Amino acid sequence: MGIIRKTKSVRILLDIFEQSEGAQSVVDLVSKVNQEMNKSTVYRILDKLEDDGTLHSFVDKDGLSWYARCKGCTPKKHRDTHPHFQCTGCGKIECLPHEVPIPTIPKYRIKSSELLLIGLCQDCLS
Amino acid sequence: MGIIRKTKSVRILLDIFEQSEGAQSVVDLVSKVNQEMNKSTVYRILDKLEDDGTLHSFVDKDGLSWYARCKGCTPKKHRDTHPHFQCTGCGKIECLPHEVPIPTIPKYRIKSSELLLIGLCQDCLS
DNA sequence: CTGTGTGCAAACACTTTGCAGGTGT
DNA sequence: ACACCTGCAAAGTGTTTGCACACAG
Repeated sequence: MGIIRKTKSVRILLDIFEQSEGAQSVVDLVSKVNQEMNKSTVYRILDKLEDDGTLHSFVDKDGLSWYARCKGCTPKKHRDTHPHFQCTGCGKIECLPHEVPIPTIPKYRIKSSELLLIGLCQDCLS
Repeated sequence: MGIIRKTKSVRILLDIFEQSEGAQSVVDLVSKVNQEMNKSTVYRILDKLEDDGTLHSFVDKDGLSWYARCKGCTPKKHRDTHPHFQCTGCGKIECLPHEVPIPTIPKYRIKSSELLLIGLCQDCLS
């Protein structure tokens, strides 16, 4: 828990999310900021920003971690039910606006869901 | 590609899938059969059985690989659109019977989808 | 016999951790 | 001042690969 200090490293990472629409893979982030901070720092800050409700994380089809800005997430309710789209051409992932209805299962308690759509984006279809 | 030979190792792995309903994590499989075969062999066989259409694979919320028996998958169409349910109590994953409608996105081509539901199963709710 | 399959060890890729020292409030 | 943050190096974990040998068809 604890409050997040607005350190230089935190600001750099938040700026990246501000300046780009899509989700960011941790691997890309680490190499993108490797001049400015250590990879451990990246992992630790992302973790805190997720606790904080500023970001949400998910795993792609290859098992890699991604983060994106939350639109309406709070520390109590992290995950939207919006799907993510991963392009097999360029590899990017986008948060989609759709709200996905979560199936109910008798006698089970569903807490969250992750819907990953895989295919080709508009650019890669050309 | 190529034909899968019915070796002893292949039979052992297929038996495990036959004798249990749920999905199997690769990590569990590796340790379950570590007397009978090497972990590389496990990875290689699972990979072929997926090409073959016998199994389908997916990634869980922690980025770990899981495999399950396909019911109606072929080498051309691997992935059903059925969701998987992961229990945060006992960790098991089940294939759910529901067919999930895949959202369409204008100008995008969706090839497959993965819906992971996370929560507590009946046993872990008690 | 020939093409596959397998064991082993090493390499790989991503992530986490411990600790000493630095920084924000 | 004190709690928190960071860099570094090392270890942890899951997965892949190269190669020599073994086996199935």
